[in-house]
Amino acid sequence: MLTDRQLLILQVIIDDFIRSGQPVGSRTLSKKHEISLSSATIRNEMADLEELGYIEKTHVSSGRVPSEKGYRYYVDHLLSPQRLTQEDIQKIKSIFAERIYELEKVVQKSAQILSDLTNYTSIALGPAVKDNKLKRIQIIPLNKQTAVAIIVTDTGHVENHVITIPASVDPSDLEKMVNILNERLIGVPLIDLKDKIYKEVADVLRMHIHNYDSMLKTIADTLDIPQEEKMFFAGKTNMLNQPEFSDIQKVRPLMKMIEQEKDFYRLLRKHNRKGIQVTIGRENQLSGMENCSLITATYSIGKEQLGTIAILGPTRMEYSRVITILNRVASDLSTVLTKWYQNN
Amino acid sequence: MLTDRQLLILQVIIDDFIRSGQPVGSRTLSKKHEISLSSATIRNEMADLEELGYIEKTHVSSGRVPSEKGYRYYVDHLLSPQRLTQEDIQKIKSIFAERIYELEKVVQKSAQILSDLTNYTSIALGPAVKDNKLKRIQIIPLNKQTAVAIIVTDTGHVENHVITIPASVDPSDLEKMVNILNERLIGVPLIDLKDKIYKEVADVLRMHIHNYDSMLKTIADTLDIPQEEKMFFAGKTNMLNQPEFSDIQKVRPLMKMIEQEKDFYRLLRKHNRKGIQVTIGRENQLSGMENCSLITATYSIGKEQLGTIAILGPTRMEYSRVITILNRVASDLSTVLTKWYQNN
DNA sequence: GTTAGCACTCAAACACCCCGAGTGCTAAAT
DNA sequence: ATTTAGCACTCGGGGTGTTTGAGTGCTAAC
Repeated sequence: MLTDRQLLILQVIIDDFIRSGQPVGSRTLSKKHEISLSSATIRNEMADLEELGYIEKTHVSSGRVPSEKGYRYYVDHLLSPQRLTQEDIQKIKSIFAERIYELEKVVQKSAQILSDLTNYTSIALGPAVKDNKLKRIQIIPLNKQTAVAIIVTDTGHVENHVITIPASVDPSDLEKMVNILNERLIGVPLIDLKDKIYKEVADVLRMHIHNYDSMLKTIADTLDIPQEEKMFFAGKTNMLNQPEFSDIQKVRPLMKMIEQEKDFYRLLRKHNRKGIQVTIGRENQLSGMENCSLITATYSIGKEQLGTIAILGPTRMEYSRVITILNRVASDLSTVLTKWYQNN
Repeated sequence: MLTDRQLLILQVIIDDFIRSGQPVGSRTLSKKHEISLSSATIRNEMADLEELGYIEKTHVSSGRVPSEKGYRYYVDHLLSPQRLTQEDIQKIKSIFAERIYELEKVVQKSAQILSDLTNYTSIALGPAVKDNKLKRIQIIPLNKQTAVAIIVTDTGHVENHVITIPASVDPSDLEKMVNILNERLIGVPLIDLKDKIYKEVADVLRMHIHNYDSMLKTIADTLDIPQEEKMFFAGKTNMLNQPEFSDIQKVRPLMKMIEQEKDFYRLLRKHNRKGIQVTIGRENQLSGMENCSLITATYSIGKEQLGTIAILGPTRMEYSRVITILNRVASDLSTVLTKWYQNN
């Protein structure tokens, strides 16, 4: 177990390192007013902390730098609470300022504001479309062979798809079919649509529609909505401003990952616990992210958890501030979205 | 005027520099089999080329490097024609392989393939939605206060918008209004919609609909489609692989620009001449792009020019290859799109 | 238990030198 | 009149050596 003095020293080392990015030496620490010990004493304590694995040296005679274990302890036990400035709060409020009622746009705006506030990269995982419920199917012919199929969900989300219509299908049948689909499928979660069509609607269609089978697959494909939640990034290049990434060799794999996005999708899916979740460096188990930390929070409508907002930064990230901000944004987001969308 | 020999030397210098990225010296040149002159003679010629502004030295005793004027001359007069490999052609064909009938997706895929083929950043400017013609307006109520307004165009493009419905508006009136709008507005280019509503449809609405004025603005706003064409990027981080950008200081402003996208929108709008257009370094008049060149081509449906595809690379770009590829993609794109969309 | 003092280490900055690739110029060769 | 060989010169880059300063660990005294 760490003594109070060791905790104090550990905390001050990490705070200082997060601020300066430079290894922290014993003399620097002894001059801080929170600490009234000689540098020699501090050196002894630091040697112990190093032996316990909380801090490291970059070379034999350098100051100390937090290890991943050190950051982990810091995040779990040593965070000094932060207060947001009036300005910060104002910015967060601005997410909801223009009355954008489109859920995805609000989420996207949140990502934007988060990266503005923190100068890190921010990622927001939108609500899963597959859980939305069908509000309306519409098929609008463009010409003889093609039409646009449109699906509207109860949250106002719209999916659309250009389809080709077999020549054998009669336009009036098409209309009839759309009516049947709407009658039978409204209120069904999108993810269940395909199933339901084959199991319940196919029979009805067969009774009323000529050539129904040539259409069935087209329709079913149309309703095969992308399973993945939309992801919004903001401040993708902010990592380039971090001094630890001033070497282009080190950023390249990371930027590649950020550009491709898919790794982060998996990562965020794993971060689905309610509340703040922090993973540090190699805890992320991704080779480009050894020197990065990811902090996530979830937002919800009522009790139903909708999505995740996240900040990606260097392990030397301002954990306190970021956590405070994420908490605030997530809770405001949940409150507002609940108000807007709760009683459909 | 340049002599043939000077042209040869200029061409070989630029070809070599594009390949190697290293300043080219007289001895290197004299060893090339295209050139059978002593290094001393070449030095004299190079001194002249430098005086004329086509090449530069990086320092007093360095080899020569093409100047912007040199690249300009090279692009305008010295390009050696390239042949695409079977593999390249295959990749280009793959743009149209899955029968995606959505125009925007094809354009996006083109950008993807272009950056794959060249290892540079690629940008595609989609067709302007504002010129599409209205096919159908649909308003689908979500609950008492909100509804989704959907606009479908003749190209199968779908725009949607969540709107709030004033409490004073009757649902049946809403339906009636949508019918009127569809009757009057189908076939109208999106950009003229707003005008037309106020000038021609407003009167009709007043006659048939209660509280029509409280809806009019909502509707008009809905139809106020984003004027800007969609832009698709691919290979945003490819610039990081170019040796001339190995210094992070130099990439940062460029990456910022690429992330924000809007500067490129303006740039591409300017590049709207039919055929290949090349701007080199400071010709782009953007401070992050001193060391970049932009090559663009346009694609069309029939005679109607639709959009632009572009490659962004270092000034030391493989102009020949990129131009050949862009030409090919633009022409294939035009051919296929014309086939698919010509006779609606 | 704490501190002062000392010997020691290492990275970073700097000076220095040398090498090689390049130049321009001049005089001789073609 | 060109072309070329030869030579003196320049400069960047890489290597080496030195100094400086910020750090450490250890020991002995407080």
